[in-house]
Amino acid sequence: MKQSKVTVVDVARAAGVSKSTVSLVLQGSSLVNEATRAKVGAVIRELGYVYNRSAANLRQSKSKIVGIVVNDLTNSFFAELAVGMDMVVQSAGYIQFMANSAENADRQAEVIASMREHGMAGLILSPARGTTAADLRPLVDSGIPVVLVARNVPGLKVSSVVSDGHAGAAAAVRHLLELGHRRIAFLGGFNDTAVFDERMRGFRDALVEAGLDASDELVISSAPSRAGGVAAVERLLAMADRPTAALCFNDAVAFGACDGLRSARIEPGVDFGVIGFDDVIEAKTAVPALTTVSVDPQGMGRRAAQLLLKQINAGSFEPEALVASVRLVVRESCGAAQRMKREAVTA
Amino acid sequence: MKQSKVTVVDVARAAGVSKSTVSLVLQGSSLVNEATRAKVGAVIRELGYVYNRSAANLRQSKSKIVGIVVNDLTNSFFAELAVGMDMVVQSAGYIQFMANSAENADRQAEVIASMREHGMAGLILSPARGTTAADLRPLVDSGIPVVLVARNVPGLKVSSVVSDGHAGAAAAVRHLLELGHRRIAFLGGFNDTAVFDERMRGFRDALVEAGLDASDELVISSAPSRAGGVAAVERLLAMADRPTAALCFNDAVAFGACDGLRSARIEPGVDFGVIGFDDVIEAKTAVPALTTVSVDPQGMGRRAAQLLLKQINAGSFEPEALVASVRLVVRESCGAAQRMKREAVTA
DNA sequence: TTGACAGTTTGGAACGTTCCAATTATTGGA
DNA sequence: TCCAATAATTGGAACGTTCCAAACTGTCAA
Repeated sequence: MKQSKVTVVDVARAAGVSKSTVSLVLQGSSLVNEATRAKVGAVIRELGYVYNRSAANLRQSKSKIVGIVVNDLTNSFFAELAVGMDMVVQSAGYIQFMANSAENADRQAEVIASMREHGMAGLILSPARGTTAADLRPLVDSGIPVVLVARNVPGLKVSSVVSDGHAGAAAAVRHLLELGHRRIAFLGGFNDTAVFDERMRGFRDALVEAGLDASDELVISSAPSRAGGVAAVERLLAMADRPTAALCFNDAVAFGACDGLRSARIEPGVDFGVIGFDDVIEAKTAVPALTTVSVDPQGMGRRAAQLLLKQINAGSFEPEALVASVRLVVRESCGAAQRMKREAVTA
Repeated sequence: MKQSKVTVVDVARAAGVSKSTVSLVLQGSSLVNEATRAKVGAVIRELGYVYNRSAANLRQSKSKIVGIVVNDLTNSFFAELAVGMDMVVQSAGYIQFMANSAENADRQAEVIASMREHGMAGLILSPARGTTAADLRPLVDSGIPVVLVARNVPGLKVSSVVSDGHAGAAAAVRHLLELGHRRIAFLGGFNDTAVFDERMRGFRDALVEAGLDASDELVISSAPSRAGGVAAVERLLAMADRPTAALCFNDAVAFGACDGLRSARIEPGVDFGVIGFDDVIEAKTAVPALTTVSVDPQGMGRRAAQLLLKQINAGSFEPEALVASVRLVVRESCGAAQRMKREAVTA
C-alpha cells in the first residue's frame, strides 16, 4: 500500500527529462522523439503514475465530465435512458456524475450545484416533478449546455429530447378503434405533468376525430405505477357505461391494469383491450405480451448525450428540440391476436 | 450568457478583503468577523460565484467524489442497489461518478481508470462477470478504499457486502418441503458465477438435510433473465420424473418460469410451486404475487456506501465482509395460500 | 506609556498540470 | 565553415484554491 502520489515531476526526474516533455508525451504530441516517448512511457508504467485530470482542468478549464440527473432510476424506463447516455458519454471519453433526484426538486438542485462546483462541462437532466424554469436559469445563463430529456420544463429555452406522446397516443387509440372498440378510457398518470397532458390530448384528439365520446369521465388519473394501474382500473370497472378498452399512461400502469382486470376475472387481451406506453423490457415477455407505444428510451438517451456533446464541443450553440418518433408495437394485450383467431374461424 | 468565471480573487476585490478572508468565509471558519462574513456572502451571491472544488482538491488532495460502477443498470435489482448508494453518498455531501459496465470487464477497467484520474476518494463496485483480482489490484494497492457489492471477486482482499444466498436458498427449499413438495428443481442462472454457486449449494444442502434427491439433473442453468426462465422451465417440463416445484436463481427467472408454465396450461402457485430470489419491486404486484427471498438491494447499497465512507474517513482500515441477511417472503407463487384454502375446506 | 493578548486579516507559497517563449541539438545547403 | 531551417527539449508563469506564518487592530492591566 504505497500512498504517495507520483506526479509528472517524479516521472520527469526518473526518466531524465523535463516535466514539459512528460506532459507532451501524455498528450501524445508528435513533437517528441520516439525514443524519449518510449522511455517516458516505461517510467510511467513502472512508477504507477496516474494522471491528475483536475490539475489539468485547472489550467485549461475544459473538463471531460458531464452531469446526468434522473428523476427515478428505479423506473426501468429511466434506467434505460441512463444506460443509453452512459454508452455514448463513455465512448466519447467522458465520464459522468450521475445522480437520482427521486422526484425531489430540492435534492435535484443540490446535486446540480455540487456537480457544478466539481466542474461539469454539461448536464443532461430528466427533471423531477415540480422543476421550474427558475431552478435552472442560473446554470443555463452561465453558458453550460443543458439538455432536458423525457420531460420538458415550460418557459426554459434549452435543448430537449422528448418523445412524441401525442402521435403515439393517437396511434394507439386508432388501433383500438380498428379492433372495434367504441368506448375507450385513458388510465393512470398524474394529470399535472406535461407528459400526461400530451398523451391525453393525443387520446382525446383521436376519439374526437372518430366522432366518439372523449368526455372527462373517461380519463382516470392515478400514480404512474403498477399500484396506480390497479387502482385506476378498479374505478373504471365501477363505471356505469363500462369501456371495453383502455390506453394507459405508461407500461407500469398497464401492468397494474392487467392485474386488476384479472382479479375481477376479466382476461386482458381477450375480454378487454389494454395498451401501454414506453415499451419497457418486460412488455415483451409479460403474459399477455403488452401492446404498447415504443419510445426506445435507450435511443433517446443516446440522442440526448450526442446532442449535449455536440454543444459542448461547439463553443456556442442554439437550443435544439428533438422529438423522438414513436411506434405502436402490437402484441397480445390489445386483443388483436384474439381477433385474428376469431376471423380465421368465421372465414 | 456571461462566460467569465468568477474566482475567489474577484470576490475578494469586490468585497474589499483579501482572498484568504474569502477562503475562510467559504469554509465557515469562526475566525472571521460577522460583518465581514455577511459582506462577503452578499458579494458571492451578487457575482454568482461558484466554488471550484477541483482547485481546492489540488491543494488539499481529499476529494468528495466516490465512484460507483454497476454491472447492469437495466436490471432493477442493481438499479435499486445504485439508488441505495446514491442516497447515502448524497446525504454525506459527496457526489458520485456512476457508470454501467454492461457486464464488460474491459469497459469496467476503462471507467475505473478514468474515475481514478478524476480523483475519486473510493469505489463501490458491483463487478462485471469475469472480473479478476488482477484487474483491481493496482487500485487496491494504491490505498483507495474499495467495496465490492452483490458479487465477490475471489482472491481479492477488499471489503464486500453480499447477501446470504446459501441461507436464503435453504430457507426457500425448506418452505417448499413444508408445503409437501418432494421433488424440487433449481432453475436458471449461469453456473460459473459465485452467486449461482452459493444459492445452488443452499438448495442442495437443504434437500440433502431432508434426505431427498439433490442430483445434477435437478439443476437447470440458463441466462439469469426472464427469457432464460422460460427456457429453463421448458426443459424442466420435458423431464421424465417431473418436479412439482422450483427455486429460481432470481426473480427474473421466476417470472419467466411462470410465463413458461402458463403457456403449458400449468398455473403457477396452484399446480406448481415457484420461488424467486431478490424480491424486485414487481414481485409484490405480479400475478401471482411472487414468493421470493428478499435481499433488500437498496439496503445493501446503503450499507455498502456507509462502509465505503467510513473507510474513506478513517485514514487506514481493515477489509470488512458484510453479509446481508435475507428473508423468505411468502406470497402466492409457492402455493402456500392455496394450501391454506384447501386446509380450510377439509377442516 | 508599554506590553500582552485576543480577535481579525493578509501575503505568498504550494498543489499538479499546460502552454508559451526560449533554448539547444541536428541537419543540410551554400 | 557558417547559416538557416528543422527537430526536440525546457524553464517558468499560470490556473483557483488552501494554509501557514506574520501582521494588524483594539483593549486592558501594569
